[in-house]
Amino acid sequence: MTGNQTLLKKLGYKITPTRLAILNVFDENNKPIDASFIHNKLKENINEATIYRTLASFENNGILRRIDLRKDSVYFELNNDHHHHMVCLKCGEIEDFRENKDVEKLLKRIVTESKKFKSIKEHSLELFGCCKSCN
Amino acid sequence: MTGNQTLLKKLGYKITPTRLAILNVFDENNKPIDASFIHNKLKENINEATIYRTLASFENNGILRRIDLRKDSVYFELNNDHHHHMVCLKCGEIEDFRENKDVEKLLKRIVTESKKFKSIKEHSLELFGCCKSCN
DNA sequence: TTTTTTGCAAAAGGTTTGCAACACG
DNA sequence: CGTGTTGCAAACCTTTTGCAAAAAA
Repeated sequence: MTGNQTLLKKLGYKITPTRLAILNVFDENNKPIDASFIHNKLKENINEATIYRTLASFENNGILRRIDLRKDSVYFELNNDHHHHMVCLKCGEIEDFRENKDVEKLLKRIVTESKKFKSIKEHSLELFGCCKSCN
Repeated sequence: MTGNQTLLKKLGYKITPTRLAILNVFDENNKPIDASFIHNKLKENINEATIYRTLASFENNGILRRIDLRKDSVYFELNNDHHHHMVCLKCGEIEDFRENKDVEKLLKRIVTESKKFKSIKEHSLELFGCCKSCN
């Protein structure tokens, strides 16, 4: 039983070729991925509606995390290595970075001091700018 | 000449009722706003295509900043008071917060240490969680 | 008068949904 | 075999675009 099969089983999913194929796309491409990227990789085999349904479900179960890249479609990454992204507004180049403890502390303090909120489940932190190859 | 008129003129815009009306919606509603919100407020008077065109243009000129709230439409706020948001994943409640100097420092360091990027123009930092009114 | 700006209508693009057929366990 | 999953096709919704009419400077 592969890691992904175990993962699916643990979460109560039935193990299907479709789900394994989608997880494979994430395993093999270490970057934010949207539905059409997956569809291109798996073309004849998987229906787009199924991809959208699977992505939404995986997000709800914490397998995937949503990444806001200010593009027209929604991107996801595996949720097993917490990091964020710099995005070039001109060419779309992406570089990962990890936040430090100061940010963690800030987030905790924000919740503690908040009048309206009691808990934070996740957060976005993406930087938009210009890469060294663009002007 | 009102403040918004001065603002438009300074940026080379022609001063039109449409643009002033849209800026007014932002002035009068201190929160992230999307195209349909503006359309509802100004219904008979302004065409939706014009709203989208105006929002995009104002974003490019730095009048508005884009806010990623993980909803189906794009939200904007006036770009004159830098802050971020907590969003309740259940009811959509929003609370503002301001980041501290540690975050600023982190962002500067990220760019300095980056192999691929030379500058950052803006960033997202939104927290998603649960407000005190929801379970 | 010249150049923007706007409205209209149509199209595009991403995403969702209902339903019937299928397949995992 | 029963329930969860998938494919298909259509619908939905937000956003974009081309073009002609209107308006700002």
